[in-house]
Amino acid sequence: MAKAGYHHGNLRQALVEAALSLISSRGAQGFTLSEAAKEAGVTPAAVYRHFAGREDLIAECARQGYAIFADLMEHAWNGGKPSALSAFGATGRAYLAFAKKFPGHYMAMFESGLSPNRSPELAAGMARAEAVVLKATQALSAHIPEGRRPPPTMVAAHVRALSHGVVELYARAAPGTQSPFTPEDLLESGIGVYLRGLGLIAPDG
Amino acid sequence: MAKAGYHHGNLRQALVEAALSLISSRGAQGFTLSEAAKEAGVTPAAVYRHFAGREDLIAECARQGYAIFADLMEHAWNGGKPSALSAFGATGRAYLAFAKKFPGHYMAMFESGLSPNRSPELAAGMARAEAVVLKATQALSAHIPEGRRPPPTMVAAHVRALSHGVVELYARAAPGTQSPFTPEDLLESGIGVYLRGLGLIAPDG
DNA sequence: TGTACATCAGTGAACGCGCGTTCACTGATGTAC
DNA sequence: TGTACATCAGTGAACGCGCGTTCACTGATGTAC
Repeated sequence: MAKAGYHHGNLRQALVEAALSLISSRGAQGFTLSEAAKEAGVTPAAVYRHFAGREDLIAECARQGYAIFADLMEHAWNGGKPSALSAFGATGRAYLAFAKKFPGHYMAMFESGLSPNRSPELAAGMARAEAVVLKATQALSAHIPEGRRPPPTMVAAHVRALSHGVVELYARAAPGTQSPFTPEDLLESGIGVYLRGLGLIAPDG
Repeated sequence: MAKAGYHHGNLRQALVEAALSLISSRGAQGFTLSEAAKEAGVTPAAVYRHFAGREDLIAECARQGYAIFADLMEHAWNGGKPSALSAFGATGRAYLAFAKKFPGHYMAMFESGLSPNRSPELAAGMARAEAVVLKATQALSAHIPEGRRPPPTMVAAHVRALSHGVVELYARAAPGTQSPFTPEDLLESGIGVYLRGLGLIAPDG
C-alpha cells in the first residue's frame, strides 16, 4: 500500500477503480484510458504495464463485477431458505442493490457492449451469476401449479428483464424519466404481481 | 429529391437518416458528426447549416422517434377496441416492434443520455408517447378487481420496465446474452403472467 | 425571353484538442554474494 | 552490513488520427425587372 514515489504500489487496482468511477459517471463508451491514468496519478503509458489496452481494462472491471454480483446473489439466495419464495424476493432486492451500489461494474457488465465470450474468465463469471438466477427460478418452479408452469429459463428471463428495465429506467438519476415510485418499490411490486400470476402467491394475499 | 450537384436537395433529412444508421450500429455515444456527414456525401461543415451541432442532430433523431413511437402506440391501442385487454396486448407488441424496426430512434430516445427536457419539442414528444401507455393502463385498471388494484402509473412503469428490459437484453444481437426464446415470446408471456397476477386473466386461462 | 442580383447551401482549409498506443529511457526495488 | 547487478514499474516525448467547430469563400438557385 506504499503510495508515494516512483512506484505506485497497487496501480493495477487503482486503475480499475478509476475506470469504474469514470464509467459510472460517463458511461462505458465515454470512458477514456487517458483519463483513468490521470485519475490514478500516472502517465497513460503506465497503463500498458498492467493491461493490454483500453478494452482489456473495461473487461477487468466487468470481471470483478461478475464476481461481486454472483457472490451477492448467492448470499441472497441462501440455498432457498427459509423458503424458496422469500429467498427469491431477496435475490431480486440483491440485484437492484448491486446495480445501485456498483454502477460502474453494472455498466461494464451490461452496457459496455463487450462480449462475455471475449475471455474464458469473463464467460465463467457471467455463467456463475446466471446459474444463481436459474437455480432460484428452478426451485420456485416446483411450487408452481402444474397447469401454468412455464420453463424455468423463461421465468428467469422475465425476472431478469424486469429487473434490468427497472434499473435502466428508474434507478439511474436519469433526467426526465422520473416516477413517483422508488425503484425498490417498483421491482418489489412488479415481481409480486408476476409471482401472483404464476400462482405462487394467493390471489388475495 | 434532386440529388446530384452542389446542392443536396434534402440534406437535413439525409443527415438524420445517416445519424440513425450510425447510432443503431455504434450506439449514440459512438456516433460522430463527421461520419454522418461523410455518409450523406457532404463536408462536416455543411451539417452546421441545418443543426446547431452534434447534440442537436441526435435530439432531432429522438424527436422523430417519439413522433413515430407515439403514432404506433396510439394506432395499436386503437381506443381500447375491441377490448381493453386485447388492445393492451397490441400496444406491448407495438413497443417491441418499434424497438426492432427503429433501433436508431430507440437508442436516441432511451440510450443517448440526453434529457427530454432539453427542448419543449422533445418533451412534448416524450409526453405524448407516455400518455398512450398511461391511458392504456388506466383503461385496463377499471377491470382489475378492487382489492388488488395498483396505481395505473405503477402498472405503466412495470410494463415499461419489462418491455425495455426485453429489448435491451434479448432483442439486440447482443453477444453472449442469448436465450432460447424470441423477444416477442418473452414479452408476450411475461405480460401474460403479469396480467394474470392483476386478476385480468382467469388463473387457468 | 434574357439579364442582374440576392440568397443561401455547400466547400475546403484550418484550428486546437484529446485520444490510444509505441518507444527508448530511467529510477526504485530487491536479491546474490 | 555493504556492494553489484538484474528486474521491472513508471516516465516523457512522440506518432498519427479523427474529432467538433469556425471561417471566408464559391457555386447554384430562384426572383425581379
